[in-house]
Amino acid sequence: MSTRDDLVEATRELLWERGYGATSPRAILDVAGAGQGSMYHHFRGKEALAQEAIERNAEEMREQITTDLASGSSAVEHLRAYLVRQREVLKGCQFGRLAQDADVVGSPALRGAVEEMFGWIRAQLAAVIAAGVESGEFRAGLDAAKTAATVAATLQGAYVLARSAQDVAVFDDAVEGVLALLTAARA
Amino acid sequence: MSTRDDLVEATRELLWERGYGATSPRAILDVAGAGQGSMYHHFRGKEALAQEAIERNAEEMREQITTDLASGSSAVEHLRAYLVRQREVLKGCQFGRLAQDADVVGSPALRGAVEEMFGWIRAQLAAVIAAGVESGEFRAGLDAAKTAATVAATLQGAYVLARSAQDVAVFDDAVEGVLALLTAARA
DNA sequence: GTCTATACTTGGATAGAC
DNA sequence: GTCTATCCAAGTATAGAC
Repeated sequence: MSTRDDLVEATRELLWERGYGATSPRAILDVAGAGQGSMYHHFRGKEALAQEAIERNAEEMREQITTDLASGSSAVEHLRAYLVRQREVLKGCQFGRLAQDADVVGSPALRGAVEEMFGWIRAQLAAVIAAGVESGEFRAGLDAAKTAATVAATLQGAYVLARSAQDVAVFDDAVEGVLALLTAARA
Repeated sequence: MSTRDDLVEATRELLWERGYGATSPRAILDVAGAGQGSMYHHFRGKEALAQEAIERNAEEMREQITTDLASGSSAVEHLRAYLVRQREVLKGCQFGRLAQDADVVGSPALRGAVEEMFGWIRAQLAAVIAAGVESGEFRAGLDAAKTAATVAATLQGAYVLARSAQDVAVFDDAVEGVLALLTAARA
């Protein structure tokens, strides 16, 4: 691994743990085991480095979600596979955490990356739900886009509630609750 | 208003806008129009001041939610009143934002206040839902605690999604989606 | 009680040697 | 390319005058 890669990996780790605003270049350099100058040689500054770290997170997440949503043999099963997949619940969602960070929202580049990720997720979920309506699994009136937003939101909110309680049980409750509601919405 | 009150109000404002970690004593003093010494005269430091600001937020929110959930004449209407109430969506939830802040989670006092608030909210929602099951409005199998967690989570996640997109439409979609699912879960 | 002054640390970035 | 040294601003807290 190059020093450049070390910097990106260290940043990914710290972004998840501390967020963007609270992650200092010094901390990144410490974790990466690099000296002061390296970061500014490879990147313009903290923001550019974070942008690349976020992009790498996005790639991994897109792969993971694509796999999740292909699992099982019905719309509800696809959604269940996505929702109950093993997660580091108490660390929160890599992207949801960033969306709450004022410094991220204040940076068009960083906020754009987060927005794109969530937009993509909602589109994937909407496609699964629309297919379920199409196939007659869900009742005809179900709005795919809104339901997709609800599923994505429940997951994000479940992280928030679990983090505040430092207890994964709340996360599981919220996820099981929305799955029960989806199951009840079948035709 | 006393200087002490000014400090608490300034802190409430900044906590909402910037979070806890990113809110400096200097910024608080500027907003409150107070000098350096005042804050340390009235409070031990930033954490103690934040604790009082959060407690004041909690009082207001408890009142608001109590009112919301008493509105309308069925469980779904109570929940709808809570969910669609006018909000400053793009600023996020005062408590949800804090739950994502690493410095808050690292402070037992602050995290405890946030946890208590969310616990209270889930209990209120669960009571409304349980009454709906009891009255026969919802189908018998509906789990009140889990569904309450889902409703609370959807709201929190809706804030996250809307903030990342800087667009309230996503918030509305998620909220309408969960209301549609709840409506479909009636007996 | 409130103010100014100050101390020490950290954040973010640059300069310049090797 | 990577390092050490350094700069300036801000964060957090304290001291002491009024």
